Amino acid sequence: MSERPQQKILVAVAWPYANGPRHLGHVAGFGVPSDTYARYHRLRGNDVLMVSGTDENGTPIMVAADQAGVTPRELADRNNEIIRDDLRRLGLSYDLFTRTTTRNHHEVVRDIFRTLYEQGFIFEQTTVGAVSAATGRTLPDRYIEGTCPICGFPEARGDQCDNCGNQLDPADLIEPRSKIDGTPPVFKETSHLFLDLPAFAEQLIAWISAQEHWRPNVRRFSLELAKNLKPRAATRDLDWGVRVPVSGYEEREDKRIYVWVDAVVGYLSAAVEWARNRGTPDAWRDWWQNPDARHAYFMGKDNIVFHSVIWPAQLMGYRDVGQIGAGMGPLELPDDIASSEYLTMEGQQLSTSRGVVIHVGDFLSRYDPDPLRYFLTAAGPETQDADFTWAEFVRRNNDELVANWGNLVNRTLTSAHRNFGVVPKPGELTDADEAVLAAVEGGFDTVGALIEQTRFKAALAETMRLASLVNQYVTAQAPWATIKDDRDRAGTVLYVVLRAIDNLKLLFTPFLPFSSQTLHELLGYGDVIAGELRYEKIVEGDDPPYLVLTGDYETWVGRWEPSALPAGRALPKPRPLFRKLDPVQVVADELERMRQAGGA
RNA sequence: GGCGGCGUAGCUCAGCUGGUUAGAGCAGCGGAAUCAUAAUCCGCGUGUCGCAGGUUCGAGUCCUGCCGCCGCUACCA
Repeated sequence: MSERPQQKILVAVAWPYANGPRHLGHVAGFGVPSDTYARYHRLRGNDVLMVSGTDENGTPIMVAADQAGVTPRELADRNNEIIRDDLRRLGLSYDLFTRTTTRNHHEVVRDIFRTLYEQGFIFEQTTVGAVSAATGRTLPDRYIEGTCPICGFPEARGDQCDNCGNQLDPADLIEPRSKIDGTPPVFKETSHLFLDLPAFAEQLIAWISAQEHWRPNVRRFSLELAKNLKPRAATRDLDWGVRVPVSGYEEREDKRIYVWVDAVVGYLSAAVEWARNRGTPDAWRDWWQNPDARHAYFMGKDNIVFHSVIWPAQLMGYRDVGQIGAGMGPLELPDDIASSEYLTMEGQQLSTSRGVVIHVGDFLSRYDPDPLRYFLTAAGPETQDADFTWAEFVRRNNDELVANWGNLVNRTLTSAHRNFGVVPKPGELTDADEAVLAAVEGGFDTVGALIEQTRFKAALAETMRLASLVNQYVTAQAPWATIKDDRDRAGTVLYVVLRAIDNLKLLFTPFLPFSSQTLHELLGYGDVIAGELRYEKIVEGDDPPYLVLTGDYETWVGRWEPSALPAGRALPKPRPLFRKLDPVQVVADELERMRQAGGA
């Protein structure tokens, strides 16, 4: 492994929308991959800043709040807590997981918006909008249904017909009605501020074209989008969200910044908040105004447009002109856009309303986080849609995680503990001993390179292959047989295997942090390589305090380099890293659970 | 409609810029071993690489058409 200078890495993770709890598809898409990436880079010695939070503005939050009979703020509070706790239990090691209702976020969004306006990238335009006759509230296009004027489909949405796929204008629908209360909407003139995306087209096309390391589908798709840009409304008629910092809009209760503008700004505002929370208010600039920093974004495929086109356009337009930019260098554009595909469930599209869904919290109330992380990495939607089935989850857990890696650890630790009680002192190493150690240590280069390329599935498979190699070595050396007449040789073999396991523990840490920490302790270490995450209470002026998710990563001691396990150290009593699951029982129980929830 | 993807062993999938007898894991069959959560190890695969053409000395890998499935189309990740 070659020495490399420390690098600033921004791990920007998609912001889960706070209109309800998140399900396995969400954490498969942005959560597990981003955390694997962040944990690897921390082990590697790089300076990682991993940020995200709940996205709490926008109409869907208001609609959900109305349905629940609470205020948007109450709904956001409730879901922020649920989502935050799910992510904590999954071990997603954010430096800061915050929310978009903070004063800081609003200020940063307003700075970006105001600057884009002053630079001439935002202009006013009058449009026709739908208003609910019943509530007087503005109805977004997709909350209006009616008969499609093109194909006659009776349940076309205002923005698009699901039957013929044509883009529609809600005013063209035959017999339009509100999806929320069924009443016919009234169409009224309203003025909005638009982001002039075409102004960035040339710059975007040149920039995207140069990103040859992007996954081909992301690059092709983004280029296509950049070639067909239209101005996009950046304000909405509603009273929940960030106030518009433009005179004529500022003082109005019914105008707010459109949620798509504010959500992506979260990557920046969260970095600013993180720096302020730790008492170094300018520290965020080391990532955001540093051309040598690397910015990696993680999201589901439906979010590509916001990360490869819209957010870069905002950054290009802002440069460093506004208040927080302070003339200290342009804000950095994304380097990597790691978008995942979709997870399906027992062969069906995930659907909360139809009960085809597993919420993260429910899953973690019955199963451990590492087996889920293992499954989502080994069999998740990294480059194509993937299906989650309970049978396959149990099989991967039992036949791969437990049988290969878990068993290697268990057979080694029990044998070493029973026969020696300590890490045995090795004699001279044979060629086979040296070879197996060299093979495993080679993983620091091969697995590391794959993770850096965001090829997590291949990286995990390579790590499992190395574990399998060690199993072969153990069987070939048969220390349980040699110990009968050559205790020293058996001790040497066990020492070699313990070292190999100590190496594998590190290779597995980005993927399986919980069991890696357990193994760390079972190998006699007293410190932490992957510890607990924690909450921190943030107080901002007179605003209500709120909790953010963070962790003390600087106290973690793991390093992405070969083990130096000391011989003679006492070994504690071993215990298994993973649980076997009963394939018949688990599958039957879980499918029954889905059936009761309304899933087919 | 536009853009894109997928269709490779029973199952889940690798196969980058075309090149030795097309691979892995799981399942199955046979054997070894018995330290280990009956976990491990060894051996065993005659697959029309969806179909039909084409380019090429040579195609799973490029081009065209067709069949089947799916996604995105500007935020339900």
